[in-house]
Amino acid sequence: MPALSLAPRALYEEVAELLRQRIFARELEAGSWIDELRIAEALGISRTPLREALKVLAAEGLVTMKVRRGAYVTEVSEKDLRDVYHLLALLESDAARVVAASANQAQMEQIQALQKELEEAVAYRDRFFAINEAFHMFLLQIADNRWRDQMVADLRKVMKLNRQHSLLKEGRLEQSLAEHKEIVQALLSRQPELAAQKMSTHFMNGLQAAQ
Amino acid sequence: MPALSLAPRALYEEVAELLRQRIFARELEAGSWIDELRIAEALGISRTPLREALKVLAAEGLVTMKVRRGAYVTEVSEKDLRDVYHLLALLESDAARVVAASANQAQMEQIQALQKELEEAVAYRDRFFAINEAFHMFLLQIADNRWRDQMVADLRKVMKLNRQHSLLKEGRLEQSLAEHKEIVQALLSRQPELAAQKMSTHFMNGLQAAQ
DNA sequence: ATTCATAATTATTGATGCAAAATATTTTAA
DNA sequence: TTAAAATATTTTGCATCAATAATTATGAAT
Repeated sequence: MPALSLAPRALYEEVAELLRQRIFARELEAGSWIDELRIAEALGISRTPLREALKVLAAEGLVTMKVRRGAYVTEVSEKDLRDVYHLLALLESDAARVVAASANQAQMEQIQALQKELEEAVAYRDRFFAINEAFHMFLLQIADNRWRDQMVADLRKVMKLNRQHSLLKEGRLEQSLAEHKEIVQALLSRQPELAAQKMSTHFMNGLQAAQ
Repeated sequence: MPALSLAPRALYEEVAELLRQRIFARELEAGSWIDELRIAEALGISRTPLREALKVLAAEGLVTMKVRRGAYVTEVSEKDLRDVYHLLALLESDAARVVAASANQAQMEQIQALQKELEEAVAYRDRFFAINEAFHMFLLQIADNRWRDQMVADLRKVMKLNRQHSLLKEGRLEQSLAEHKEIVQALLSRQPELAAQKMSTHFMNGLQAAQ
């Protein structure tokens, strides 16, 4: 009995994604032990793909493996959160620098379009979330460095582990939008250093709101 | 029959380390398919820990998993190499910035001691390799960001995938030593931006020598 | 009553087996 | 002779089974 839809992805990937969701949703609490047997039974799968999924999540930093003691949901301390934001600021501001210097006209127009969409979504939190993510991902895509993409993706997952996500704070959405506007301006006017600086500030403010 | 020494580490970690060595040693060629059955048999282990090890290596970027087609040794293109060096420059120069600003006196003296060791090891390539690595790792340790440590470690593994390691080039060892001297000077005189810039240059020159 | 040792239970880790999917090979038809 | 289809082989991916290690509980001794 296939408890999960048989997608083109392998089962362990499917399971990894499901566990991510559960971790982000706090159904699996930070620091808590992950009961392989119980979860495998609940999902109607064997422990083999589950274990492979846990190895993937461990590499992403979402869970921590302890020898002969199984997997635990990673606890993110205040310092961890600062460190992660610091790195995101570093990597994404560098990406912004590259984009300001090298994006073509069509890409610049796409950036502008995304910015407009973001402005219109400011009243709908979930939609704002999605477009915000799309904006950052699009910049990374233009900057074209698959190793950075992977690192940023992993760091963003850890960032999401934090209970109070910055965009949930009162007024942060509007502030974030204003910062995006400045970033986009710097990008469109092709000022690499300014774009990098604005992006860095964007993350530092996000950190402030998150803790 | 345990074909491998039973270390405190789990078998899959042991296997992952062994595969890393084989990949770095070109015994497993870039782009080639990794034969699970053959390797498991050769090591005298089952496929289960081997498959878990491959998942770990995939997360590190050393191997690439293709659905229903198994694991392949990652091919590192010229662009990949540039991208990886770019990120290492970014991350380690940031670490240098932090160190210049925040290292204590004892740590500064340790840096100086490592620099002296490096100078004395310039005639012995392998020893130079080791101390060079120790120097960079020590800076990261002082900068104290475990997420960056993980990322740098992974990137360095990918860097090692490249056939012509920069330090193997004629004269690069001496040039590297000179650059280290400048980095250390900037660190000891507590000039964060200069230290970051010198570190960045160090990696850019390393890239030049590597390709 | 408390502590140490031993036994029992529980959970992780590794091995084996089986089914599905993909690739390679062979055969047949045009 | 070549191309397409069918078959056979190889290999991945998942499940089940066995063994090892660790923790907890129980009992005895001081």
